[in-house]
Amino acid sequence: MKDTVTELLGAALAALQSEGTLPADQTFTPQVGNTKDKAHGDYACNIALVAAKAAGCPPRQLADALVARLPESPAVAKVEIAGPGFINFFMTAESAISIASDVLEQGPRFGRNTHGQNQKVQVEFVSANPTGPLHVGHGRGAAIGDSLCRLLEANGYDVTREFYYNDAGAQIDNLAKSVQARVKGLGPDDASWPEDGYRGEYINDVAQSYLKGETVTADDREVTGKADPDDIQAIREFAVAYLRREQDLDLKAFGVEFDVYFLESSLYQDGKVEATVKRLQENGYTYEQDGAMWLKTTEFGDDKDRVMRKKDGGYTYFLPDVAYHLDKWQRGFTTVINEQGADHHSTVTRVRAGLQALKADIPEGWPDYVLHQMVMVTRSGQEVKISKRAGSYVTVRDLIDEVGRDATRFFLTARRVDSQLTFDIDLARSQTNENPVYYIQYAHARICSVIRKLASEHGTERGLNEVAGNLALLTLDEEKELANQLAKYPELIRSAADTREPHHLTHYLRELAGQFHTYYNAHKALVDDPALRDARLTLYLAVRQVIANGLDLLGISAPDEM
RNA sequence: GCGCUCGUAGCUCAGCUGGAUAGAGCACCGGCCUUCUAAGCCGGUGGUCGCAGGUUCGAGUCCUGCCGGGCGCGCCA
Repeated sequence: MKDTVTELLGAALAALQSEGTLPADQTFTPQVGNTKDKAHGDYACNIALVAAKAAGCPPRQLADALVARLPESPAVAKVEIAGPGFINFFMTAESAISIASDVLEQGPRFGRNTHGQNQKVQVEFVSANPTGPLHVGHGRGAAIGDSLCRLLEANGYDVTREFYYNDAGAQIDNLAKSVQARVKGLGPDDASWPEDGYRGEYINDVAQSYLKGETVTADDREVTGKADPDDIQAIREFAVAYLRREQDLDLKAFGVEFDVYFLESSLYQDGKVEATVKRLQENGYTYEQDGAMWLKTTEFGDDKDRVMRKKDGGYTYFLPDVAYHLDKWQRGFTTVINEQGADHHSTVTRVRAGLQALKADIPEGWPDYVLHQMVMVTRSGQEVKISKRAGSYVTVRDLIDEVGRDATRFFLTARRVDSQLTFDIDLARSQTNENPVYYIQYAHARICSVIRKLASEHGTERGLNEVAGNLALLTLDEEKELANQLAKYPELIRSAADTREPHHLTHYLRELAGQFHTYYNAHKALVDDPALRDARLTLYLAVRQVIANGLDLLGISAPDEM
């Protein structure tokens, strides 16, 4: 519908250009927007304000000229010029409502497009180290990252979900020592407990499982507990596998699955770390100082140079990071999005600098980053910090157990990524109109209920994607507004993916559900006139389909009854 | 101190990349269930968009400087 308006305006602009009113050597692309106010029609365009200077006449005069040259269209009921020179389009109810049958014909595909042309995109997210259960911050990353992937898929991209984890660094040594201490019967408050050891109760679970000789499977690897308290290598491998399995169970319960698990250790095994060092040296961006090897990241916008090889000969995390990203590039991902917590934002400049120093024809500013801000959890107005499971933080599992997967995912996606998020457990748990998740799901369930009622009391079976009735009878304001809202969905899918802002989806669905509830309460669908009844149900079913499609992109269920 | 980021109604937040009179939800006040699910609907109260400048036809949105919150500033990840 909006495209129709854009085409009409394009034709009018071309006419003015050939007449000489507008310069022919410039291109004018009309921006057609949705109106906030019904008095301004259904769609509005500001092209007359933008192009007034080029035309050398006042905006309203240009608007007049444009309107006079708009081709006739059966979809347009009225065109008005308003304010400083806006052109407002009033569409016919009949043309607006036709979106309902489009929705039902396309079903689950409605809103999807092929814009991505099957281009490969990799999204790396969560990437928690296997040193403990996933916390709320990881949950936010999982919810945002996965919805982003679903959005990109809906736009025709070939998406790879990737999880990178550090199984090689100092933190893993620390994990192994902590588990070993537990294996030997020590607790966090004992004098010989490792310094900075992990104190959570889950460490003891790992230790007990190791002692019992249990077998855990993670990332296609099977590790059996050796029960030997002195074999630190065996403990390390077991602990990593155990915690990876726990994380995977949590992610699965959260509706998130990955295509690739990438191990930091594999970069060493495959010689990619050494190859990266060599390449950086050959390119002349390294130097020795204070017994360490540094990379001149300042040549690429960093505020100081960074150590890449420590005095003790080991590499800092930064170097395998660069090697890892080179590998991503070599795998053919021209678009890579890294979803991380904003507390890691200092790595952005560093990794990009390291990649530039490789001289591998990687574009500046590659890869993309989506950084989410911190999450605070509250209950009864008080901040919650302690979890039985992990000790010092609230876990994803705690939230799923307590508030459920749907509400957790919704709340963690509903805010802009760059604003801090307060997760209110009481609100997320509440089964009232305060809770937007249930509000949206309820709209879906209500529609399903009416369809069931149609069958049980009117004896008419209605397929969920069946277009029926006379849509021309749908002339109410509520019906036209619902249709307009449905028509916005495809462009929302496009823009939310382009800007990497999945939160728009939650707001859209809240609004759609609200409009539906209003309509539902004001006008019955199951009226005596079958032509009107079936037409209204066509609109109902279109709303149901879009809610289902939208919730699916958020990884949230669309229940038939509640 | 430096860097990134946020600041919009009492609370939690949107604001379509610069457009028309700044919007929702919750909370608060008042209405609606012999009628398709009241997990719902209708009406009302509520604002110096942190402050001060600047850019232009037009700024919550862009630029600069302050103020306040968060994060970062390791040979940790």
